[in-house]
Formats: sequence, structure tokens, C-alpha cells
Amino acid sequence: MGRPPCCDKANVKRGPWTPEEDAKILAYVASHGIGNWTLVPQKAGLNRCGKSCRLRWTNYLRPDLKHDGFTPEEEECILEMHKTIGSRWSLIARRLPGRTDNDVKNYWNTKLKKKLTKMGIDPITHKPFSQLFSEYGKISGSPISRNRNPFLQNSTALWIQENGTQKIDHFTNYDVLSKSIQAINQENVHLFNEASSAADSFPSSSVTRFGCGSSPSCETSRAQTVPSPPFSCNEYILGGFKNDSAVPVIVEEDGDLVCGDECSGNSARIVEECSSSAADTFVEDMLARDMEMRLQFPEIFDENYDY
DNA sequence: AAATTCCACAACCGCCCCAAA
DNA sequence: ATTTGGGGCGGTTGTGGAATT
Repeated sequence: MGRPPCCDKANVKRGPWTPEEDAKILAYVASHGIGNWTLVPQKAGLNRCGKSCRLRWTNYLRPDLKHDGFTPEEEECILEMHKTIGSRWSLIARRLPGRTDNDVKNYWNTKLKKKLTKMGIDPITHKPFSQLFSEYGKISGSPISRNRNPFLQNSTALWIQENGTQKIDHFTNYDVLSKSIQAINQENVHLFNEASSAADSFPSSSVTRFGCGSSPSCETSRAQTVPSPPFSCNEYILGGFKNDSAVPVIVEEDGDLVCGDECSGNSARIVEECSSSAADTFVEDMLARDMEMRLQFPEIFDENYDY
């Protein structure tokens, strides 16, 4: 029952492609065009998996691809879009003619992420580290307003109110923090899905379309998939704490956890006090970003969207 | 000059959704 | 109705060359 396997997975060649193999794919596509990639290895005389052939063509051999460095305009476009929709590389790449999602992803991971970090900006939230640390320290279980934003009434805020009674002093209770974040994240995803299903109610004619400023290379093309939330609470909270040499280091100093010099020039003591307004800030900021993405990319929330 | 580290990026992995069998 | 593969996607790894020690 079911389909026959596309290839003998155990015996197909893997690893770097040779010029001869590239030539075979190019010759095959030139004469047959792009169709069923599972047939390509057999018809082109390649001992490769069809999926591998497809990726080789898509990411490297396509004649419309650029192989030179990214321009400042393209860089600006990537930064702006990542700020809004997160790591949706395929969506970002669609606005950069001649670039693939792999290109954009590599450029982000090797250049832009480090560049932002050196500038004191968290590459995940695009916020200054100093601001993030301030917000981290203020998250607590204090009751927060459930009236200021309708989305807060049944979800994230409720969770924080009911489960966030443990004060996370100096982030010493990392397990509590981590579990809290995971739960918030699940709620946020759920929220996002609910909101997406009702996205028709958002006006699309009066909003400004995303255009990456004045960048001529950043085209307003149509999106292909409906994105998941642009970032997770996990990333939001922990972005500056991941075990990565590029992010500020948290160290213990006189019994307190402090942020190292990379953060803001001087060691920035994490704020101890807990305030309800900060929890609002955190949650509402997440929702605001959802809303921002919705306004900038109304088309990708349209169920009938034709791509 | 040799060894080591860093960097860029091609390629792969694993997951998801959908369609074919 | 069920199983399986194709295609798309984001995340991760492997590797070769460059830079540094």
C-alpha cells in the first residue's frame, strides 16, 4: 500500500555536488523543464535523491540567482522584515529577487545577527538589551489588568495571574522561568491561531503595505504561507541569555545576577522589583507585534489569498 | 611555516501539510 | 480509509578557505 520509494536512500550519493553532476541537472532542466523531481535523477543519470536535486537546483543552480554579496538595501530589507515577521526566510526571500531562503538565512546567521548584537540590539526582539533586561526583571505574578486589551482576558494574562505567583528573583529559579515561558508561549500560539481565523475582520485597504523603506530591491511580492507567530515568548525572554558567545553574559556578582559589559557598557543590575505594569508591557508588546504584522502583511492572513 | 580558530555557506535533517496510490 | 512520498520550510551541521596565533 502507498507509493513506492523515490530512490534507494541507502545507496544514493550525498555530500558536495561535482561540476559534472551540476551539468547533468542543468542539461536536464534545459531540455525538460522543472517537473517531478523524483524522476530527475533517473532521467538525468544521477545517483542522487530527487529531493537533493531539487535543493541543488533551487538554492544554487537556478539561472536567476544572484551569487554576489548582499547590498545595503537588501540588508535593510532583511532587517525590517525580520523585525516584523521573524525568521520566515522564504517570505523574506520572496521580496529579494535572486535570493533564496537559504541565502537569507545564512546571511542572517553569519552577519546580521552579530551586527545587531554588537550594536546592543537583541537580534530576536530587535529591542535594545538594556530595555529587555529591565523588562525581564519586572515580570512577576502580580495581578495585571485584563481590561486594557481584550486578548488578555482569556489567555496569556490569565495564565500569568493564575500561575505566575512565584516571584522569579534574579532569575535564580530558572526552571520556574522556563516553564512559565513555555506555558505563555503555548497560550500565545493558541491566541494567534484564534486571531488568525478571524483575520477577515481586519481592514486591508487602508493599511500601508510593507515596502522596506526606499529599497528598490525589496519587492512587494505575495506571500505563500500564513506565518506562525513572529517570535515565541521563549525567544522573547531568553534571547539575551542563550549560551552563545554573541550575546551578553550573565554573571554572579555579590550574590546578584548581573549583565556583563556587552549589555550596555556597564554592568546592568537586573531589576529586582516586580510590577504589574511590566507584565502588561511584556504581554501587550507581544500582541502589539502580532497586530503590527497583521497590518503590514494583511494579504498573508487572507484565507482566500491566491499565491 | 605550522597549528589553530574563525567564518561563510552548501547541504542535510526533520517536521509539516497535502496529494497520490 | 490508510499509508507513503513530494514539496516546502526552518534549523543545524559539515567542510573548505581565510585569518590569526
